[in-house]
Amino acid sequence: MAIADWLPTSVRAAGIKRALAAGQVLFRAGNRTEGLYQVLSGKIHLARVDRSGREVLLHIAGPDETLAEASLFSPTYHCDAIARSDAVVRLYPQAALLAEFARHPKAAQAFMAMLARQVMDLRTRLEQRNIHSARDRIRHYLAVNAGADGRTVALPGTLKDLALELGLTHEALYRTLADMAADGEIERGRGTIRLLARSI
Amino acid sequence: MAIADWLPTSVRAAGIKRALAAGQVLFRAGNRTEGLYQVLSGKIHLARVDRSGREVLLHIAGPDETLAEASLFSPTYHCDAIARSDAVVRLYPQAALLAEFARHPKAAQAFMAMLARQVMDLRTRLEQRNIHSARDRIRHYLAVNAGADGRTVALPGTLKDLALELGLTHEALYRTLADMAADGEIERGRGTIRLLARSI
DNA sequence: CGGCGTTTTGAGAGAGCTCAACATCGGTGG
DNA sequence: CCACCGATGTTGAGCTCTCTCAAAACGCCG
Repeated sequence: MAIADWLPTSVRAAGIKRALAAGQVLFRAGNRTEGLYQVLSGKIHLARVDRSGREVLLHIAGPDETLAEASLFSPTYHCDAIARSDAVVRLYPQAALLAEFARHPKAAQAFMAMLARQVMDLRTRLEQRNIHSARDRIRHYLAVNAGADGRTVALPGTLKDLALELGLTHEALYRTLADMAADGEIERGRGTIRLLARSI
Repeated sequence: MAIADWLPTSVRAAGIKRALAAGQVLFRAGNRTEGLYQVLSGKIHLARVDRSGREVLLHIAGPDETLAEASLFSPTYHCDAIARSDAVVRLYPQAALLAEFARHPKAAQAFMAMLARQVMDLRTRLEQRNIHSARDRIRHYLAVNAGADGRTVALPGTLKDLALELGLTHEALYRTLADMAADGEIERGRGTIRLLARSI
């Protein structure tokens, strides 16, 4: 899913790095599209401003994510992008990408594959949010993200980050994890969780 | 986002219709990929079976949705697809699609654009689920889905369907909508909701 | 008219959120 | 080497909000 996986080096070299201060605007809805951005560090808020002037948050893009994919195929951006912390992004010009796709179907396919995978992942995460119980939601996450052995899950970041991804408060996550460990359902190592017994 | 928007008629004609009875398996993880499916009617569950034999739901695909997009670029399916009601699907063979993409960059771009739009929509819906208050979640939905005038929202289906999409029980949705109408924040017509005042 | 699904309202309980305090760990500088 | 500091991790208690279960009104269609 990393950008290096599908972007040919020729295009990657054409990327333009840009540093943003917290609060700085990357683009506004209606601006002419320049291309695809990749977030290198920091957080970029994608938002729309509604009639009453309130900001409606659409997405928060973090390191390694791309943003404005859809804008690649549109003449203007459809939302605002604002740095919510100091951030660094890289711009891949629209023309270079589209030309690359037209010339090399393999590149196009790789891009499609990445988008398709993102769609799957997002749908899975959305499905997860339909689970109300904290415990079951964690179970779902562990089952979906289990490694090759089907029992060990590597945690990508801190538990706080995980709580955010799961849509739980970090307190609820800590508590439930502790309960599950006490019940012998999981075993916690540093950076990993191992599923032990089947429950129910 | 409908399939007709990006699929050339030549390929669309090559689609193979298939009827499924409730409970019938469309494909299993590990099967060789045949192509991209479009759901015409009914509901298809995409799920994975975890180590302890429990089914982990990844997504429920309804009418007009496509499924197994990522499998287009993979030799085997990575999850099970099972009809959870009587259903009809249409299969677009992998080879035909990929050949079309290689031959006509425009078709490939249209497909990418559709995927990119789906990614955006899904990210927006995921962001919405981070809002805990029912009222604020509804506000977010209304703001995001407001029509051209920025104040009128057309409801796609029943309120029950909307409740499902919002991740609320239908009771909670009804109640909150009634409260918002009583407070003069919205006005309800049949099939539409109109935003009235700005609130706090 | 009768049946089915949607819409609506009621009451109660439970689960996670909020606020709060504290422990722990890793890095930083005196 | 140790004190300090910030962020992460952990536990406690209370409360609000939504979910759950229940029942009834409404609208649509045969």
